[in-house]
Amino acid sequence: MQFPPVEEQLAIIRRGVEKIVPEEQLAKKLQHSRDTGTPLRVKYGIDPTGIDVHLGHTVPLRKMRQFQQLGHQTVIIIGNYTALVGDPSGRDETRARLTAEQVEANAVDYLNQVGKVLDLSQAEVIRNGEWFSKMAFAEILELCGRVTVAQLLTREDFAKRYKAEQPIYLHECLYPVMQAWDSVEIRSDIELGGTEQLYSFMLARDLQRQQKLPEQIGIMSPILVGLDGKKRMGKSLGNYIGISESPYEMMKKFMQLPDDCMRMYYELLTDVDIDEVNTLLAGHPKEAKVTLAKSIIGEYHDETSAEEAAARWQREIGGKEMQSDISEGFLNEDLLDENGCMQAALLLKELDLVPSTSEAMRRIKGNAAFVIIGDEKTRINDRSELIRVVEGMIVRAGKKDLKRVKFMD
RNA sequence: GGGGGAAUUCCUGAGCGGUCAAAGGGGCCAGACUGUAAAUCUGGUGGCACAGCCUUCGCAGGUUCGAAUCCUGCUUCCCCCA
Repeated sequence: MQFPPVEEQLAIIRRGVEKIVPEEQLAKKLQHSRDTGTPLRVKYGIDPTGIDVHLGHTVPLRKMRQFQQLGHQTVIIIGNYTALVGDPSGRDETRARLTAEQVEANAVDYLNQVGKVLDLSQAEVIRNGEWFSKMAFAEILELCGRVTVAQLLTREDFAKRYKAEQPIYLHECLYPVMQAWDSVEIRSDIELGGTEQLYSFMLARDLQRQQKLPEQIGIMSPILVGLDGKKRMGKSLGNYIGISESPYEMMKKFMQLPDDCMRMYYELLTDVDIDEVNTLLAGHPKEAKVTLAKSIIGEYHDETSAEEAAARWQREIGGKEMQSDISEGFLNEDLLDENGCMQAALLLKELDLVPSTSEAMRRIKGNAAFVIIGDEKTRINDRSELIRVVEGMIVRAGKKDLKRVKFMD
């Protein structure tokens, strides 16, 4: 196996990485690997808790792919056993317990999604139940005997909780130990993850050393912020772009991204050359955003659909044209009075444009509600206004909330 | 095991027995402006058959003409001591 020169590899590896510990050993590892023609074993672990893979997850996954492209061996750990514990990182609720079947189904589902980023045929996929399920209590104790509470408390989230007098459960303490042990089992050279993984990564080094194995190097990516531009991208926060979403959906979301986040997105989610990124960011922010969106959409779909999505966005949202994908709102014709009319507030609610009539009234009061027939746009001024309802007319309850009326059969 | 404290509408956090659908802040929503960015300004933020009515203040009872506010029991959580 012939690897590229170390410097060349480093340049690729360092991109969009926040921290490498210990930094100086990385070059040595790469050099050794190159000299001996041995690929490095690069580990990335996840818990199969039912994940809808979004761009935040792709940050380490893309890094994995880069390692693959450099000729190294990627190892994906499916934490089917760790899933039973639940990662304490920033969690304020205990995860619901999953059955073994659910975990397995999740794992399969997850791998399908990961396949869009990584070449799975070139990766090892290992479930950590393989070793943990066989571990005897005595061995577990032995393992725990190597970690001190003081060490655990160096972990930032535990430290914070401890200081804030928040509870830290014993089983949560085991989580990093298990994760670290995975590294021993698979003899990892490098582990990828977010910055919040620092403690586990270091613990893995301790354990590896104690097992007389080479110590892994932790490569940590920054946390990708979500569409709100502040918090980390996550499903529960509703600020994410899923990699399975349609090109147009992605496009719409990308354009909502705050300008400040573009550099980060470029760096972490694309391969666009940094110099070029600088040029783009120096230009009109909107153009830079469109380019960014196209680049990423192209990765998960294809360039043509990315172009189409961008063009459509420009036409329908950036421009003045009416949106073409207004979804249908089904209406029960029986609700109309003898003149085919209906109270405005009720109409909005029945079309599912708003969750309640109260909300409908708020929108109307806030000048957000319109009825559109053909090119004619009429504002609804009062909640009790009687609207003559015709099939095919468009009802609007806000910029993003439009429905085309369709009667139910 | 003992002692102390807390549970309020999405979060935080006020809340004299009546004038409390419940202050303030955050978040969020809508409108103006715009590049569906940011900033700013305005309005809103339980539900409904909406000038009125109904359901909310951990749970269950009780005292009162009247309770988020008082009493009893329960549940949960936190802290301290051992």
